Amino acid sequence: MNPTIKDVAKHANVSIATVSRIVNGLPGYSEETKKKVQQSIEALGYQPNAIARGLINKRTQTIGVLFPDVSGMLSSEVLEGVENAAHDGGFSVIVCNTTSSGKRTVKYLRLLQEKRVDGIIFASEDVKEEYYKIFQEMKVPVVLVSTASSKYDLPFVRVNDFDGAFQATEYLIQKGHKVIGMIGGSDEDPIAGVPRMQGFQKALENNGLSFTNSHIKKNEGYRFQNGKESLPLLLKKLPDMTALFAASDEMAIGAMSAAHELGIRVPEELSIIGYDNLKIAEMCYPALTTVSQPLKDMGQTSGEMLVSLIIGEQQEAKSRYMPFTIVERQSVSNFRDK
Amino acid sequence: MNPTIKDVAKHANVSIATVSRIVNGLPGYSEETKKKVQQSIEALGYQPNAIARGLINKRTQTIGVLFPDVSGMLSSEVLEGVENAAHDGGFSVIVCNTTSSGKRTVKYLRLLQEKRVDGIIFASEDVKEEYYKIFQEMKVPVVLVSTASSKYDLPFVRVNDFDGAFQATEYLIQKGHKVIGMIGGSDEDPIAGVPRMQGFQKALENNGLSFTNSHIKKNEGYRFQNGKESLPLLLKKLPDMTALFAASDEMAIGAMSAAHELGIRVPEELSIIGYDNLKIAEMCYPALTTVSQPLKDMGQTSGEMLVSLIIGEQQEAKSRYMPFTIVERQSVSNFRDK
DNA sequence: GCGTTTTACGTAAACGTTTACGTAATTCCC
DNA sequence: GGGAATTACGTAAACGTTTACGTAAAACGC
Repeated sequence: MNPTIKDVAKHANVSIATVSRIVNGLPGYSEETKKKVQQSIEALGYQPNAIARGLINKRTQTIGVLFPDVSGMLSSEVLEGVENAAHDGGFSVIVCNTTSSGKRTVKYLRLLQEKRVDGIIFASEDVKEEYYKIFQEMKVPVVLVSTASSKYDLPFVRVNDFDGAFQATEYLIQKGHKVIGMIGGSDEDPIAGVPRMQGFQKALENNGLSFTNSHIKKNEGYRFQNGKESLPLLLKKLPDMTALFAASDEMAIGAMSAAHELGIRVPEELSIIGYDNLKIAEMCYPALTTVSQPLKDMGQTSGEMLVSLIIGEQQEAKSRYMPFTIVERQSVSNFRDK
Repeated sequence: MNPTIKDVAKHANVSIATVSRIVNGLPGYSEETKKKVQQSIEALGYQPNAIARGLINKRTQTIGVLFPDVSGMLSSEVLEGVENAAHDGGFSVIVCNTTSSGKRTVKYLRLLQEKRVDGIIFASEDVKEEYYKIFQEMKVPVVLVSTASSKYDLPFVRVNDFDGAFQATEYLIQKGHKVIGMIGGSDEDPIAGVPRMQGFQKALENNGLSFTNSHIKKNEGYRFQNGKESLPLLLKKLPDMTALFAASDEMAIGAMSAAHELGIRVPEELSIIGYDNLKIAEMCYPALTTVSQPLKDMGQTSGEMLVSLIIGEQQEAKSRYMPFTIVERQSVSNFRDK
């Protein structure tokens, strides 16, 4: 259907080897034949077949990216970075939406294996043994983004969640707050759950502030609804709370929404700091002060890391902790005794 | 490296043809050899090579999706739907972030052509002649989502923007509003720009309300900042405006933010209706009343349409207008004379 | 001007499948 | 029980490339 290298060769009266060499910029032909062949390519509209290339080169110039939730705002930004880096490195990216399901994840990994992708980016989830085994079978580089693995030695790109939570809490303390609550994740979540709660606790303790179980409302998810439902519950246990650290922006905004409904003014009566710095953080009112994860950058960096592992620039990738910053907007105020 | 069909054949003492038949569920072997071969497959951990398959079948089981902005909230939701449909149909999806650049778009199309994708989904942008030529060269089905083309005959999946805008405006009118402004897109945008402004105008005229150029503030983009900057300008020209239709949720929320800063209460003093029903629409405060586009559904539908075109279930796809609804939240109130 | 190196190609194998075709053995029909 | 139809395979070509190897001609060195 499409013209092949053979058609070009015939049209230009040379061998397919010569055409191949010219197409790939290898040496071994005169300037004259090069022109002739290029004209034939132009005339026939020849496009090399990446499939055939892949078969012989054992390189598909394609990577796979697995997200628990492609349409999540966190994933989308990371994806943009990954795609950008991949494209710059000459790779295409296949997206996989695992919906946090182990079965689906395995199915996708098998698919990526059959498709012979050259590498994998695994985002925002814990690496189960099952997954790791497939990684090993596949013998392609893998880099984790926005997650890490304690059990397995896989390079990651992420921010230090403990530090982020610690700093966020310190920030509230510096603003004069004494009674600070947290809307957190789950004890079962080693990525965004535990470390953020530990960072929070540590900051309180370091500053001689009280910390009890009542200071944290845990949640299974990190969504708007989780935050919205958590605020009233947290306020019940911690009525004189003046500041709140939420383990995600969505939860922070959910809490903000609940506060509005309860007639609690933000930040005058309740200061709120989030975590992530999603696009919505600057769109809500009051604009959300939050711990900024450089999501697009993280995607970009993990993408670059992966391609450099694939093309063999480096043998072992060095994991990277990305810098976070606290971006100050309007949801946190100084605490003043009334 | 990985075991091939040959290894399996040798291990099971049969020919590669037999292995192939068994793997693909074709007839032509005894129950006995089937078991034997399956054991060999298991023992060696054989995975068929999709690249080699693609070469001979001329099918890669892969589609390409082009977005102007992958990380946009609109794109992400559409992408989720597309990915879901594709996966159900046995296809993988390669994402491409065109950043609305013609050059990049062409580069991506060429890449998808070389990679021999089986079909293309083209989202949210106008189809330029250049693109259409490549579509034709590629000889693969294309479906448009969240866009359409007047010049070229390509199947699309979208909502009727004129109607959506018309209904949104009617809704405000039913609420008793007489002076209604709009924050719109650009006259150069035939997709989301012109029809939404026309729908707005038509609704006003149908109801005997005044419409002038001052009723619409046009914008190059549809982002938060566009909305935020537009509100003051619009208010200057239309000081007694009591309701506002924004051509996107982001702009609506931008306007809401500006209103907060100007001390204008929403919805008591200014009602706002958006367009899209992004996830943020229910997260802002007050929650945004908006025209809901079934984004995920649109993605899903376009994905299904594309696979059915690829596998030849249908020859010609019928374009589909998806139903929109107005989801009522808290940003619109009844107008009461003061 | 003769041997040696270099240049400019062409030939053919290889990548891992699918599948048309061939063939021997089995089953079937009467 | 003998010919026809069926079953259960195997052989080899094909898909569109890349690339190792071979070779004739040209260029070079002295």
